[in-house]
Formats: sequence, structure tokens, C-alpha cells
Amino acid sequence: MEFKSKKGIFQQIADSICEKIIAGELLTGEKLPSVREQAALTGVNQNTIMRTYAELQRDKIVVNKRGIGYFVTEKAAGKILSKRKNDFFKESLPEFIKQVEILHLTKDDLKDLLKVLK
Amino acid sequence: MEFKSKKGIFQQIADSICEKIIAGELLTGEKLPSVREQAALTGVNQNTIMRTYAELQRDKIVVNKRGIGYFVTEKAAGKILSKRKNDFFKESLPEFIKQVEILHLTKDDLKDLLKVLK
Amino acid sequence: MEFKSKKGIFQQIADSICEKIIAGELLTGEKLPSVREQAALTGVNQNTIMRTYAELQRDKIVVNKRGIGYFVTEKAAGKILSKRKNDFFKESLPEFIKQVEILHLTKDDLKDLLKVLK
Amino acid sequence: MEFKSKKGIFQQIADSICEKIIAGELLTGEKLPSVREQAALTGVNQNTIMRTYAELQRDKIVVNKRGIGYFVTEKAAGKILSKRKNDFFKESLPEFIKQVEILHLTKDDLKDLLKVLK
DNA sequence: GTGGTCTAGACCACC
DNA sequence: GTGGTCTAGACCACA
Repeated sequence: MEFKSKKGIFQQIADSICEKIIAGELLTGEKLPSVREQAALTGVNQNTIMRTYAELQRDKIVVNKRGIGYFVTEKAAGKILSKRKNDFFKESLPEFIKQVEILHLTKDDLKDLLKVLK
Repeated sequence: MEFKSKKGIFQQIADSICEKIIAGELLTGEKLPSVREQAALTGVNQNTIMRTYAELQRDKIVVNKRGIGYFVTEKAAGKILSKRKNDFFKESLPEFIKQVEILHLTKDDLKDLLKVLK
Repeated sequence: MEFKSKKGIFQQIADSICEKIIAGELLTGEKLPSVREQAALTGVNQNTIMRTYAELQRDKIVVNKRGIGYFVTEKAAGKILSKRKNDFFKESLPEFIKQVEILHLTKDDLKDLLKVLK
Repeated sequence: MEFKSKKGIFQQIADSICEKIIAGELLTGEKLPSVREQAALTGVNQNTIMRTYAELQRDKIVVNKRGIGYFVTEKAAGKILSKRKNDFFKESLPEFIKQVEILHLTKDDLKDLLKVLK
């Protein structure tokens, strides 16, 4: 696994897990790889994975069953989507609009740039 | 001045200066507030302002006349805009598109969200 | 059976057995459910039940008759009560008092809170 | 600093800081010892202190000013007290009552045991 | 100087 | 086997 620099590694792993969940690759109730496995898979220290899992647990995206492992919660996909939506409308969208205005791009420019979307 | 956590303070100050330049509030040849004035204005350590000015100088957006102060260069607005454009197309736009896709927003949703633009 | 996180599962099961004993629901000489029955009842791994029973045996609260099962000893209720009393006076009570003081509760507040007791 | 075994060290340090806050030994706006200082003071690893401070920050008991340090928030004492009250009424008190009942202590016994309180 | 992240490795309790 | 905590030490960006 490769990591781009700006965000912490533990965050990037958390994000990638979240994306698997909303993509349906990780289902409700499914078990995540154990800390050690995940560490091996990603080529990262166990402590870093522990932090990833701990944060996911704090956000109720994952729960721990003692001595067994971490499991995707029921509300996981919902939690993730609602957080992402919130971030999008409160941060990304205004920031995007601000940049568009600064660059004096017009609606037509944008229509062109965003034509990749359905 | 308030600082949100993710970017460095020096960056945020640099950004705000750049925005004043492309908005025409700071003109070519105009003198920036002295380091200590700027520090007072922003409520920030002088070292931080020095770093801000140093970075702006590195990017040829301002020049230092020793013993006198920092001045906006001729090419400042051009430099800033070309950097911002580059960032926009290489970073912000792809990231924005990715988020839009994850949230399953349609072109029509976007048209609505971006109707504030001209 | 539900398990809250702080104590070990084996402990929680041991506690619940002990409470049945002092409540008279499990009498001297009575046979505990077999390990696999207990495991099924509580929805827990057999190893965990084995540990529970082993600890109870260590404390002389149950004895194992090989090939037959685990049985409540004569002194079980006495052992349990004396251990609980000891814990209560050395741990719970001082801790309780400390918390009451930190929250600045008065004797009258307490009288009110504890009025459910006979 | 000495640590008793059951809670994590990072928690015990967090607790002790909280107690200083509600005791008025650490005032609103006051700066905590830097991570390194606190580590030296308590004889504990810096990472452990980092975790302590991070948790306190998550609970809004403390805020970080970048490059400067951690500071006690306005609402710190309030947050702490309300959390402690909640814990007391939802956990400690019911647990205490349960133990008292199991041990068949009477109200008079308790009156005696709690006479140290004002 | 400050916080923050990551690694490597050890040790523990629990299932 | 599982998670969880702690240590020691390195390295980084920021004020």
C-alpha cells in the first residue's frame, strides 16, 4: 500500500476501510483483518493499525468483540455517508466555490470540467 | 485573525496576502506591513510572519528591500494565479469529483449547488 | 447474555454464578451446567467457561468430580460473602466516598439517593 | 508518580489532571506542562502523555495552540463534573446499591460507614 | 521550543 | 489466537 504524504497513514487506512464499507466490499457484521494481519497487509506498524481501528471504533463504524476481532457495525455505512456529506457541504463545496470564483471560471467552464460525471 | 487547524498558520497568512493581491487590494510595488506590524495585526509570533514573507519571497511574489520592507513584485498576481490554477486542476478538481461520485450526486444536484456562480 | 466491556467475560460469568449461589438459586452440592451447556447458554467459547470454572474451583467455590461435573461446595456461600465484604470495605466503599466528596454531595443528598434501601 | 494497576497509565494521568482542574489548581486558560515536561514529571513515556493530552482534547477539556502547548478550556471544569456526575448516577451508585444489598447491609450500617462525610 | 506520527519490540490479559 | 498498553527512539513540521 502506498501513502501520499499530507494525511496521517492511520487516517488513510481508515479512509480506505470506510470506502470499502460504502462500496459494499465490507458488509455489516463482517470481521476486519486482525491488527497483525492488517499491519502485514499494509506494510505498517501494528500500533498504527491499532490507532486506525481505535478511531473507527470511536466513530461507531466498527466494534470490538473481545479476543475475537473488530467487526463492521450496522450503522457503519450510514455514519460514514452522513459524515462525508457533512464535510462536503461545510468544507469541500464552499472551498471549491471559493477557488472557482478566484480563478474566474464561468459556469460553462465548469460544465465542461464536470462532464465526466453522470 | 482566526486559524483553522489543518494548514500551517504561516500558510494561511500567505494565502490571505495572495488573495488580497489578486483582488487588487495590494498593488504591484506596494509595501507590505512590516514584520512586526503584521505580527501585531494577526496576533502571531514574528517568527511566523518572517516565515510567511520568506516563502512569498521564494515564490517571487514579494521582494525584500533591505532595511525598508517587503514589496509586491510585478509578476505577483500572475504567479499566484498560475499556481492556483495548477493546484486546482491537479488537486482540488479531481478530489472534488471523487467526493461527488462517492456521495452519488448527479449533475443536476451539482447544477443546483453551483447556481450561486455566474 | 450481554457483556459490558470493563471486566473479563469469564469474570462476569463467575460473578453471576456466585450471585446465584448467595441468592440460594444454586444450593450446596448442586451440579453446575456442564461446560458445553454453559457455553451454549451464555453464547461464549467453551475455553472461556473452562476458565470460569477453573477460577471458581481455585477459590473452593466449586469442586470438580472427574467425568461428572462441577458441584457447589459447602462453604461456597460463605467464601463468596467474605470475599465480597473484603472487596467492599477495601475498594468499593473508599472509592464511593471519594466520588461523593468530589461531587460535593452532602449526607442529606445521600440519604435521599439511598432511600431505596431498607 | 505511582500507578495502580487496573486503569491505563494514560487514564490515571488524565484523571489526576481533571482533579486538579476541579480543585482549582489548574485554572481556565492555564497552560499544561509540555508533553516532554509532563513525561519527565511523571516518569512516563512521551507517547503516553501524548495520548493523555489527546484524550483530554477530544473531550474538550483542553485545547492545543499550535507550537505553543495545551491549555485548559473555559468549559473544562463543567465538562468534567457533568461527566463524573453522569458516571456516578449511571454506574457507581447502582453498583454500590447492588453490593450493599448483596451484603445485606442495613441503612444503619451505612449511616455508620458514611459518617466520615459532612 | 512546541506537538504529532511512525516504528520496533516487549509484555499483558483475555478468548 | 485476539486486542491493548507502554517504552524507547527517531523524524517531521510548525511557532
